[in-house]
Amino acid sequence: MPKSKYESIYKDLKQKIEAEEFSYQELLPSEHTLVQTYHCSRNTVRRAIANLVTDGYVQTIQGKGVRNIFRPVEQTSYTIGSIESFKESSIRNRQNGRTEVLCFMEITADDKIAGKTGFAAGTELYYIQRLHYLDEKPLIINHNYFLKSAVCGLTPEIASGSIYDYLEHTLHMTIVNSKRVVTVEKITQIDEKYLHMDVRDYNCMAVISSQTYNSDGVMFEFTQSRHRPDYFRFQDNAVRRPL
Amino acid sequence: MPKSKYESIYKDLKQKIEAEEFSYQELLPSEHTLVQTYHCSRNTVRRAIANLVTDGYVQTIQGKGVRNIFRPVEQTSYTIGSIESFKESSIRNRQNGRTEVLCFMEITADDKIAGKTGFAAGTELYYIQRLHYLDEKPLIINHNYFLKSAVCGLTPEIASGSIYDYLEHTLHMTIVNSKRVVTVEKITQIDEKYLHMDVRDYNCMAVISSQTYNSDGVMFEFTQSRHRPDYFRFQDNAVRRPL
DNA sequence: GCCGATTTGTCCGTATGTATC
DNA sequence: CGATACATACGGACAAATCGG
Repeated sequence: MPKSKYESIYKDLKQKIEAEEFSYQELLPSEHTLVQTYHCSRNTVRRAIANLVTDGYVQTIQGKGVRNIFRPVEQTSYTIGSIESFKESSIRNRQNGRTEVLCFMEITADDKIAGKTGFAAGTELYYIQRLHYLDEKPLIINHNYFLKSAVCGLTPEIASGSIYDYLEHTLHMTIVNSKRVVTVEKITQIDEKYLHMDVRDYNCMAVISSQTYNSDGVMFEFTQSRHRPDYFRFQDNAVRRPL
Repeated sequence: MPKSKYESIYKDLKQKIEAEEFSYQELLPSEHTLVQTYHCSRNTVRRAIANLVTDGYVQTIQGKGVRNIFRPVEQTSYTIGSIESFKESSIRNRQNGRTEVLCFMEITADDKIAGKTGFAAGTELYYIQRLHYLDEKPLIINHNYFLKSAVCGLTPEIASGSIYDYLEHTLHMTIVNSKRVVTVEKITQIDEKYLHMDVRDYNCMAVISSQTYNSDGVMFEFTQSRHRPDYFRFQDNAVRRPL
């Protein structure tokens, strides 16, 4: 399955940068050179570079070149970056993940749930509570709300593995984007119980609330992800746009 | 000062979406139509649309069109999004901002500071502690480290206003991107004192650590921003890329 | 199921502007 | 000043997905 040309150039450059073939602050080969290297048009290499810019890997400087600003991160705690399933991030964080389903039910959104999740009242949903372990330590509690009409056939068995795997590979759904909000909230009794936490130690949780859309443009998921604060790390690269 | 053509199209569409001229889930005019509306090439409108996609305002669907997925947010707490100064975000959040400089000094980075900030050891820096008030309530403590060679002429007077204003309009520096990490950390005595917090209430802080680069590709700032958890909200839109 | 019209996605070549050195 | 490098913009070609007849 050959992806698009700019994607493969993007990946190739990304991999070279991660392998530190360019030192920090070094200039990459010029666009003109890359055009010859990859046998493509200038637009195509520019597109690949644009993706590296949004990743925070490089910076383009007009008149000078493209500068490498990538720095390898020390993975002390569980790092969250782009959209990925718990399974994917555990692998990326080089740790053993395991998931326990605490609750699996079908519900209809009432006004309260509608206000919280963004689904319309009356919508049929799956509500799932899951506990995620990393190296046998319970770190995250997820409260998932899935649109039943978009995610039909979900079972507790699937939920104990990777739901995204099922969505992408069995239902052939394409996940496109996710609007996320990070907040800090008081710890609940459920958090305390399942994550073995002591309020005298931490009395807060890091919470990621997200609304996720598929390629049909429908929001099919709302999730509240509650993380142990001592293992939480959320990464981001912001690009300044002109006023 | 007319910016580029795609920028003005982007802004125009963005403003129309925010003004809810398109309802949620409605399709925008086709690229072909927009080309005629704005008298430009297809690439140019596509570029404007691409920016709206990264903002999470719209979703493009091949064969169908561009769907509006923007939803106005309820501004209950202080929301952080793209790169902006405290002054800018206070205005956006429609509140009165005020800044108090707690500490202003020139230092040389030792190994400990170098490890924390990412500046090389031996680098000359400004270290500034600032307290940010919103509507006369102290909400944020900032620990700024600025590269002295890039940010010369900084004074406590400037720091009590907007440092970014000074950098952009007086030094004519262009801020490009910012690598940020959100974590949750234990409250310190400084936090407790200046933010009038009670550990029996919240014993944690929301912390944003950021490394910011200018258009020369040099990292000129490291900042640790400590927020009262009950007024903290960090927004993000993530776009899923093919594996 | 097929076909054609519409719409977005990818890619190319070229021209011109602007910043750096 | 000229050479190099990135930024913007245009126009065209073809592919891929969607939808209606």
